Amino acid sequence: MSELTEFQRRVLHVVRQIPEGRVATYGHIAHLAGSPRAARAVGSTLRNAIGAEDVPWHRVINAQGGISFKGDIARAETQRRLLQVEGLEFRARWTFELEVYEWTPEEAFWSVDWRDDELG
DNA sequence: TTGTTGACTCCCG
DNA sequence: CCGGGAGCCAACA
Repeated sequence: MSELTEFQRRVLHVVRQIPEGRVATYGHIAHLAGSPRAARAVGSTLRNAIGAEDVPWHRVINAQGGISFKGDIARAETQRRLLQVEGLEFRARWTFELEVYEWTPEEAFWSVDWRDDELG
């Protein structure tokens, strides 16, 4: 059994709330976990979380709207496949329209998409 | 225990 | 638009 830090527990808690077919950036997760500058640590936390069934690690991507990987292309391929299965359409091999799929917990407070009416 | 590295991001030149 | 550096928190040697 491994010990998790407060930060890591918060990260996993937030990630578990990302809905299917939606994504959130490392930076956003870090922010929600209480350490806005710790985007990097979010990555290492998720790395250790691969395999944990209740943690949708693949729904966390970089600020440019793409899949991050250094060397481990196998993991990246898996992540891309999982996202595609959830309905996400890529515009390039590793990138997609972040504005279309990005999720923010704030929206959970709204049962409908109010933005269309708002802008008229 | 200390130093380095990493699924990152933001800020400057 | 691109490259460098700082900031953050863990993992690892």
